[in-house]
This record gives sequence, structure tokens and C-alpha cells, in this order.
Amino acid sequence: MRRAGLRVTPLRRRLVRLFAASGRWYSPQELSAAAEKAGLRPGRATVYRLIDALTAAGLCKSYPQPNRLIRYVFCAPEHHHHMICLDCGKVTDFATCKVKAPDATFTVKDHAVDFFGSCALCRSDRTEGGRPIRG
Amino acid sequence: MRRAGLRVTPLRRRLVRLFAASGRWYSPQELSAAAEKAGLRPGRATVYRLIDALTAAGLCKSYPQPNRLIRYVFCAPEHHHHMICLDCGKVTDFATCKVKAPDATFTVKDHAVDFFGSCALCRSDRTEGGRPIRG
DNA sequence: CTTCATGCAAACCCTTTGCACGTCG
DNA sequence: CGACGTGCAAAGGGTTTGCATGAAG
Repeated sequence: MRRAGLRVTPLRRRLVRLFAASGRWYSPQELSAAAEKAGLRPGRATVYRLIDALTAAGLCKSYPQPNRLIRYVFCAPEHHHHMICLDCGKVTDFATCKVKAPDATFTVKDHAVDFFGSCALCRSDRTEGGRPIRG
Repeated sequence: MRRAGLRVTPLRRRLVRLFAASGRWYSPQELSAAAEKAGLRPGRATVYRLIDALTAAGLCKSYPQPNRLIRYVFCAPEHHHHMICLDCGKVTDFATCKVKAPDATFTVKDHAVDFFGSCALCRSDRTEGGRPIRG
């Protein structure tokens, strides 16, 4: 984080810790709400600016959602991919990827590989008739 | 399109044709602007509603961009992936994909594989000192 | 003839900006 | 101490909605 040129403040430390520890994706508002539940009261602008800073630093990846909402995943700058549970929002990393461009004339600068579905926990919930946890 | 339960109107036909024929990604505003250049004058709402309808029908895929902008690609409902030129926005499809979930406990409902870079044309432009075409 | 698409303009609300102040480095 | 983070509240602007109208099926 400091390595990325970001200044470390007490608030940022706590926000990022929260974001990272959650292992989930958040919209700016959801992250803000999660912060409040944790006793933090970041201003609106702070949350947006932090997300932007993290994104620019490669520490954050964005996913478009229905209704033009965007959710963000905090993640390591190393190349990797995600499995995201559509029920609870949990994000699991994986690094193995052997994809390659199917077209030699196209110069690849970046690529994305993501899986969406249900994590083991949410799947068992459903099997048992439980209600998946959202939000 | 009709197969997807969408009603076909003259305006929609022309908008979709434009969207599909362009082979590029568009933000709602960009699509609206492109429509105007083509002599169409869809209301703001119409463009958004069309994009939503297409997305719901699986005929449209969304990509998050910097500044919380979202761009959309019109595409066939069949399973496939995209190569997107970051210079001109051109989208090329490819169907070959042999990825599989790296974790057996995760139930995959969907997956995404995308390549971002420069298409052959933009690359040659740059090599020749030309200016890449954006927008 | 019922359902759905369209346009317009107002309402929404998420996001951004400006500014003053505090602090990380 | 200089550059950057923070909060607040106002400004901004893309997106959505309500409603009347007309066309698709």
C-alpha cells in the first residue's frame, strides 16, 4: 500500500483492513455502510477517493452489476483471478491461469478470468433449505 | 431478439443494428451519440431501457471503466468471449475457451474471459506514428 | 385489445468538487 | 514544511421515473 505511493493514515489502515478482511465485493455505499458498522464514519468523498486510489494502484478490481451498480474487490497486485459467490459476495482468489490470446494479431495488455456461482457454504445453505445471505 | 421476448420496433431495429454492426463497446451516452450521428434521436430513457432489456436477454455484456463509467458490448447469447481494443474500442469475439473451475467446491454458474489490448489496426497505426482513434 | 415501447421533463441520488484543516513522511 | 488525506456541504450530471400516447403482437 505504501509501496503503491499511498499515504497510510489511521482511517485508511482501518478501512483497507476491513475491505481486505471481508473477502467480499462492495459497492462504494456498501463499503461505507460496512465501515459504519465497524464504528468508522468516513465521509462520502473519502470512500470514493480511497477506492480510486486503490484501483489506480492495482489493489482493487471492479465488477459491473445490474442497475449500473459497480462492486469492488480488494485484492493483491499480483496477477490472479477471482471466484465470486453470487449469493454472499465472497471472493476467492486463484492464480492458476493458462489462458492465451486466441489471435496472434491482437496485442494483449491485460486479461480477465472470473468465475461466478455459489461457494460451498451458500450451496449447502440452499440444499438444506436455508436462506442465502446477501448484502 | 424477438426470441428473447423483446418487441421489435423500427427504432429498436435501427438502434440494435447500429450497436451490433459497430462491433464496439459503448457507454449509454456514447451509444446515444452514435445514434444521433446516424440520424436517430432516441430519448435518453429509451437508450437505457434498451440496454437493460438487451442485458437481461443476454444480448449485452457490461464492462466497468475508469471513472465509474460502464461500457456495453452487444453480443450473441451463445457462450463466447471478447478481445477488446483499448485504443479504438473494437470488439472481437472468440468461442474457444477451455477454462474450468479451479475449485470443485465452488459451483460455477458463469464465467468470464476477456482480453484487453490493441487490435492489429491500432497497433500498426502506432508503429507508423499515427494517432489511435478513440471514442 | 392487451401489452409494451417511446418521449419528455422532472425527480433521484450517487458521485464529484472546492475549500479549510490536519498530518504523514 | 510540502504534499497529500479528510470532512462537509454544495454542485454536478448521469440515470430513473411517471405519465400520456401509440404501435406491436
